[in-house]
Amino acid sequence: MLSSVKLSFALPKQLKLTHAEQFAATFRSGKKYSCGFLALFVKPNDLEHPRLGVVVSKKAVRKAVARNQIKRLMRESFRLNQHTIGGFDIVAVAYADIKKFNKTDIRQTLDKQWAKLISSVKP
RNA sequence: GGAGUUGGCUAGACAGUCGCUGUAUUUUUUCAAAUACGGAGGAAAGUCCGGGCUCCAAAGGGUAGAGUGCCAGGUAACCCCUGGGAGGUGCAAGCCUAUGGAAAGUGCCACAGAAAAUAUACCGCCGUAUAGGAAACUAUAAGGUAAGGGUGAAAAGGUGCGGUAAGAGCGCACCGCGUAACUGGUAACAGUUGCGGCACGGAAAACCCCACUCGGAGCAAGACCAAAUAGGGAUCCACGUAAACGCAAGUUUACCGAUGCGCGACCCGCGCAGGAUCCGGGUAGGUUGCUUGAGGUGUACGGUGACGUGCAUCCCAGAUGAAUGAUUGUCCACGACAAAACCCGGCUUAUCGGCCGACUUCCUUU
Repeated sequence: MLSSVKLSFALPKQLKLTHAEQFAATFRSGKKYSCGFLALFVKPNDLEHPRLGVVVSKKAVRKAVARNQIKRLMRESFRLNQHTIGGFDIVAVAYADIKKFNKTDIRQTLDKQWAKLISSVKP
């Protein structure tokens, strides 16, 4: 079908959760996967692509600069792995411990999480 | 050159790849896509002041409350800035100061100390009287003192000389203080001369007095569009009756809610309150407010300066689950503090460094 089209790694708005209800729905009925400094809430959607929401609370990470940094890391990792995931709504929540890790650690952990996620939800 | 003071500027650079966001242009029925050009800070921070803007309120004045507090100027405005004064501090350049009034009134001044403001003077000092004693002196009494001691953050002007029984602004000189005149200055204030013998301790960051300023709330302000659900209003339909027209089917008009529907053959009774359209309010959501502005840059002129005026030129973030990132390579001084959320002017706080200017002082040289 679309195999001839070159895969795009863009991250348009359709691949993001943009409304409070979507977040609430994912939290309510999603499955939770925790690992160290972050938690993923995963819920199947009816679309052919995944959607991501990122939560880094002001309580967990006080400085705005650090907060933005973490969100960008998450989005970047999601962007590069979007084609392997499938139709799921995902909310990633960062904990306060995330401050103890550096950029490359976080990046590697995230990449591993996507792989784990795929293997666990696909029977 | 060393040490220091002070005012500015800057905040890794370049290239490739993959992304985000705004605007413009082109393509496309649309969704979108392509190209080009923009895309965090000096503090964007704290939210401590001042203003714009928006809505609400409002004749004016007063009270209450809050704020400011040497003088002059700057500014849209200010708890800001500039210049000046006064006090403190440093060898100096400089730096610091909630810097009006204590003679309008009320109150306060812990501890210590006799005493903290009306000096009733603790230890003392001094002569006198009486008693004792040969005397030195001792005790007592009524007095004179505030020099000395001690306490305290602070003790009722300070130092010196005279004076005295001992002392004391008691007298004198200088200093301080108060006061009057004159001079300089827009003024704060300063200086000079005369007078007063001292009368006026601190604290206004106790209340207070005086002068000046202040309406309230904020972009989650405000404006527009507006689904679903519930509810409000209007009209019509449905149901009933009457009249008119018509052979009839039916149509039109008027009236009623005492109605209609379900259970039921009907009454009573019980339960329920239909459908459509429109209107207004309004939630989720969306659009707007939203970036051309007390704007930036350059230059000329005025001003000691803050700043002002003229001319030329530029458009320089606008997101909204929230954009400026990731990665690779090269180089170096190896990169701090930290990210817009309506917009400006300040203040305060954080900050690895780098660059430039001015000044002070010490050393060396001449």
